[in-house]
Amino acid sequence: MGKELNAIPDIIISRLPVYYQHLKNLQSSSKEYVSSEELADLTGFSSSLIRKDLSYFGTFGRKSYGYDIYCLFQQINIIMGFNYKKKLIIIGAGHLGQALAYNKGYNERGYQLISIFDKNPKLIDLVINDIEIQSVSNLERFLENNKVDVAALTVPGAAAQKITDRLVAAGIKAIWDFTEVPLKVPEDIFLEEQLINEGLCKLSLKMNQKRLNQDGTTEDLSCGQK
Amino acid sequence: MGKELNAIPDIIISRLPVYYQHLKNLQSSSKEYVSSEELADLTGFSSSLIRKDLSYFGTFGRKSYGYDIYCLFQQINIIMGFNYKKKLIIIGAGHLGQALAYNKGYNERGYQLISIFDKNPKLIDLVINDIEIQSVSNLERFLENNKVDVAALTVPGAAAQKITDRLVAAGIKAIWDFTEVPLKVPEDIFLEEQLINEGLCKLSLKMNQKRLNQDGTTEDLSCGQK
DNA sequence: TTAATATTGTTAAAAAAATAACATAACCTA
DNA sequence: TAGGTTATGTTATTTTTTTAACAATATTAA
Ligand SMILES: NC(=O)c1ccc[n+]([C@@H]2O[C@H](COP(=O)([O-])OP(=O)(O)OC[C@H]3O[C@@H](n4cnc5c(N)ncnc54)[C@H](O)[C@@H]3O)[C@@H](O)[C@H]2O)c1
Ligand SMILES: NC(=O)c1ccc[n+]([C@@H]2O[C@H](COP(=O)([O-])OP(=O)(O)OC[C@H]3O[C@@H](n4cnc5c(N)ncnc54)[C@H](O)[C@@H]3O)[C@@H](O)[C@H]2O)c1
Repeated sequence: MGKELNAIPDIIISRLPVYYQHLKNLQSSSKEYVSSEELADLTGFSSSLIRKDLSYFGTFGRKSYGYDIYCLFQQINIIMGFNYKKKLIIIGAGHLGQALAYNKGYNERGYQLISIFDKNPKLIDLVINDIEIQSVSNLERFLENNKVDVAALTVPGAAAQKITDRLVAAGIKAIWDFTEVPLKVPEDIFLEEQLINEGLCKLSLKMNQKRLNQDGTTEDLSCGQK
Repeated sequence: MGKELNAIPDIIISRLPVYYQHLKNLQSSSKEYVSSEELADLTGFSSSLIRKDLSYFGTFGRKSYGYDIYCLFQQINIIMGFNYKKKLIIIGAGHLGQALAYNKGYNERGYQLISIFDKNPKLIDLVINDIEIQSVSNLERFLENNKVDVAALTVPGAAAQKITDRLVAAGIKAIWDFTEVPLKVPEDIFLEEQLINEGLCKLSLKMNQKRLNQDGTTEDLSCGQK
């Protein structure tokens, strides 16, 4: 696809949801302004880094006050495109798919969940959080009649690539993938792998590191080959 | 807490789950070896970076063949501590908590889910995927009698800090947090925020960037202040 | 057995990211 | 209005990360 000229560095993108979350929380405090130093305490990033990140997008702060919380929150919303309305569907109404149907995070980010699809006849026509589950055989027809921006994929791994191919053929441009299989998509499709178990991996690694440091031992990392 | 001497750089840690996932998938292929070039195709990281990452831990490759898939997978398992057994509980048996009870990713990473807690009387004693939901009032007693390594937090945001304080007081050292509120924990507690909606944020931002690039317009990023 | 090929592990160079430093400006107090 | 304080935005510096290059070595084919 090739990076766009004014592409925001990935490393900054990865911090934006963190700023978003804390600014959202600060809304409900009585404070009106927040300094880069306070944001540093909250986020764990250095105040210098925070000022640098924000200055990438513009000049939002006020000398000797800090940043207007409401105002900065609005800016971050605009930068992330949350002010644009986007339609979402979920494919796979199993345990995770159903949980996502109750996710409260859509509206504030500009998303609207408009349908859920499954292939299990027992689930079809079931209503989950006001959304009716429909047969995945309707998928193509539905996509023809409805402008859908993002499809969340919560089918079993074995079905993931086939569904993906159908979604792409039907014109979907962005996929939010929860299956733990690597998907192949054309270059112009946005694919976000949502690795739910990533936190568990990191916790295991950190606990392991701590154990190794306490024991003072080193793992035997050899595998029989010279 | 302070970094340990032989702390693995965060940037490498963040790529380990990706290597893990692809090597796991490669297990079920007929191939025995994989080259850094092939891994680059799969992961999107450069082959040079992959060789560098792996060489941080040891010498696993075989010249002119590449890496023994099974063997490298085992190494990554050891590095991530998946060979150590860990016990997991879930607090909050709502939509997300119940979905996590069906997560198939625990065993392969060395985790065993041993209990689920909720405060809703209607849920207590319900059996989800062979695990009985118990009252959160039993939490302290349970933790006294069972060595629990990680607690997954899937209660509403408003309850999150209180439950966290109870968990910490009861001796839990690692928390896998799904609530979208910033938690305060002592420095020696490992806290992993699992931002489920992160993918949605990134997709929104990317679609927004694409739109801006196509329009050629720039957002008005000002907020009334000079 | 020799030459051609493949692919690692490592070193050197380049690029990106983070930190530190500070000039500047706004605010506050007296 | 002067002097002290606060906190930004930006520049300079340092550190980290990535890429590129390649020597070393195992494998394969001739
Ligand atoms: N449950 C979790 O906590 C969890 C965690 C991490 C990853 N995941 C991944 O998310 C996916 C779903 O997990 P789950 O626990 O909800 O599984 P699940 O089995 O409960 O749900 C899968 C659903 O997909 C439906 N389905 C199957 N094939 C389909 C098709 N071709 N078209 C439409 N629907 C189809 C099934 O009928 C079922 O309802 C899996 O890939 C899993 O690896 C789940
Ligand atoms: N559902 C999603 O897709 C999703 C996505 C992102 C984040 N989250 C977050 O995960 C959390 C749970 O979401 P959910 O959709 O499962 O909500 P939910 O309301 O379905 O479940 C919450 C559960 O926690 C229980 N609970 C409340 N207070 C408790 C306490 N003090 N002790 C023990 N249990 C308690 C409730 O009885 C309920 O069963 C929320 O913080 C939410 O923001 C959910």
